[in-house]
Amino acid sequence: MLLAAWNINSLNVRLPRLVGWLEARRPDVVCLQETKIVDAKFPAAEVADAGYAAYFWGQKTYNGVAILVRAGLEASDITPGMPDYADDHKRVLAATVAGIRVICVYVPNGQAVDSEKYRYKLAWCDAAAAYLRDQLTTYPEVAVLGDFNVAPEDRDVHDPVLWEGRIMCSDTERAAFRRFLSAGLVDSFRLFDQPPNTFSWWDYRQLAFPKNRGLRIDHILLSQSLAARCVASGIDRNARKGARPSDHAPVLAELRDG
DNA sequence: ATGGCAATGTTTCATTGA
Repeated sequence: MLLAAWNINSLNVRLPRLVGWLEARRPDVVCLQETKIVDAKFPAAEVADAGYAAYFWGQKTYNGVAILVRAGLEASDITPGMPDYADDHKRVLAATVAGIRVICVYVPNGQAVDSEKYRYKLAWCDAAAAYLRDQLTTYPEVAVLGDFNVAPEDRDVHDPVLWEGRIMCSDTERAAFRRFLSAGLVDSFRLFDQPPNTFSWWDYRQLAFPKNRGLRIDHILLSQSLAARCVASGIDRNARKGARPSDHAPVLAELRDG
């Protein structure tokens, strides 16, 4: 089973790129963030033509999440949002697929350390940690996929000195990320040796992508049960190339049959 | 030290992202 997460930064703009990628890679489950599209306008027919059922929870302009499930797989128990956290932003969507509780997350950006949006990010992460702990007690197999807006360690940052203490790299955000792990999750990317300087996001400006000045902020976290089944993980840098890319590349994790 | 790019709707700028 191939799992993927991709911050698509406008599904409307990126639909042709997404469809081409789905047809090339044939992942089983794809979690999308920043779809920026209301449910009534979600391109479900185009996604179905590519061979995927779509479950989505969107809004205009900002945020919006979706889970795509390859035809032939069943999805059930679709759950938008976090039950105990009221949020105007559509950032969480869960579904059960092939016995796996798949949770698509779009963690707030936080804008700048100590800003109002930063405080919202930290409060949101507290709620998410509680939600994930609850999901891990309810479901034996949990995968949390998405844009976490946190680079967990200095090796996930192209220039750790430049980024030290800044948004996505601050100690407080990294501690919040570690609380997701201590809830009972494993960063699938680090289950294997990886090439140095592997990132999932690059700024659109200043030739950041060709210079590989990026951060690894998109992650696939697996419960212990699923980590034991994980045989490969990585980031599809090629999907960031070409005209009108998302600023994020898809992250992937492959599980053997359980 | 700052902005630099891209998407969106409030559209020919302001806001947000990361």
